[in-house]
Amino acid sequence: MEGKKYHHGDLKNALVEAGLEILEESGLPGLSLRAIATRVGVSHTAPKNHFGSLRGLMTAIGTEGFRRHSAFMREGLTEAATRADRLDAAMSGYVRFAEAHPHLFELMFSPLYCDLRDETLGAAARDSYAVLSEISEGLDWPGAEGPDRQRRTEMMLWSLVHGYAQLAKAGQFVGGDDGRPAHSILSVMPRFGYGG
Amino acid sequence: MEGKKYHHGDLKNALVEAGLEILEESGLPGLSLRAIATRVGVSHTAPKNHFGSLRGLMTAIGTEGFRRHSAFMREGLTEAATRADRLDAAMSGYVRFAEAHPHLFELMFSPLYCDLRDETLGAAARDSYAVLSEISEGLDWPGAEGPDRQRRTEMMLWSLVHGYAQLAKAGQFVGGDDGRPAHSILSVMPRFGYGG
DNA sequence: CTCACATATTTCCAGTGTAAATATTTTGCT
DNA sequence: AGCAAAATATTTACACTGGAAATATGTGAG
Repeated sequence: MEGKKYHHGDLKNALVEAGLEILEESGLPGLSLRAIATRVGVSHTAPKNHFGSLRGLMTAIGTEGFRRHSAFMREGLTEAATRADRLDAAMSGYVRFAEAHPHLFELMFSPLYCDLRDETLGAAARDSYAVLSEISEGLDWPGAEGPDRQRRTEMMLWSLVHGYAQLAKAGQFVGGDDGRPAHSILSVMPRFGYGG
Repeated sequence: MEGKKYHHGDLKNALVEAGLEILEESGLPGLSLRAIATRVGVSHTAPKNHFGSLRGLMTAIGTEGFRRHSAFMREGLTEAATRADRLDAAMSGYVRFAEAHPHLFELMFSPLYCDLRDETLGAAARDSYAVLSEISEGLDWPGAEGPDRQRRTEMMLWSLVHGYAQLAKAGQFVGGDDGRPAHSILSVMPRFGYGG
């Protein structure tokens, strides 16, 4: 089914890859149907057969984004000794991804570009969320007690790290003369412990 | 200088207001130079004299957005008795604004639409940040000790509330069958105290 | 009254996404 | 094998976008 003997062969994947490249080079404004198609060498209406619309193609790009995002989060996870180290590694990975691929990060979380209810994208996003969920287990923080503790812990960590990534990307945390934030996510994240 | 006796009279303000209306009705994709101009009753190139480009007009819209944003944050502030109540009020206001005006909120924080280095916008944004800054003073949280404590406390609270608002807006926190989040910002915000 | 200037319009252009009709290739069936 | 059907890609056309340039109109100072 995923053959390689059509006109182009593997247009579907080629379009996603071309889109990712353009995103790195020119950002979201450069990510046009015509630019993507031209890069692959097909007409600008060719993507319609595979993705329906630009939004569909962007959703596929976002899906690949979530896969890489989850890879970033898991990166330092294996060599982390303690649970606290694992937490730090996952959170750092989250931010590192946003800093390394700001435009892709923007695309992934914006309903303007991505269909967040898409099943394939949802699966990739849940895989990313799974890391955050595992990290959240048993975390102690003032206010944690109460209904839906696990879910609220996930929401707390996710909000914190996502907000940091978003604001850092928007340049709201710039410190010195270089464009980088004055403080890392780790120095802004409360040091909670794991109990029970 | 801000007279009312030209062709239109007060085009500059009229354009911003029309833009805000369109934003509420049709969201960011509907916010085109031509749509705004048509609503006011002028040609689509008229805004150029006042704002230079669509980006300039959007920056002005974002500036007005920050003014309203800061008003939301200050809303419940006067009737708050304790410092903890003031913190809750400000954070709730932040999120209420994002929920009430999601498209404007998106525009305000995205470099794609707003020139965040604009001086007027910067002033309005700083006024909003001032509330957060005041709320942050003396807040105790594990990890607060160290260099730049005040700034890091602001970053911590801002990241948390901004991330919550962003993710809630993207529908990542939906709980039941209605589209609303399952938990409020207050039930997700660690209960720190004020010491020293 | 006239000149200078600010303001707004008209016209034009290079882009954009998408729909419809057409062309081409691959696949399935007999 | 051959032929029909389906998948894939192109061509063409259209309504829309923001912006540049030239033109028109109104305002205010001398």
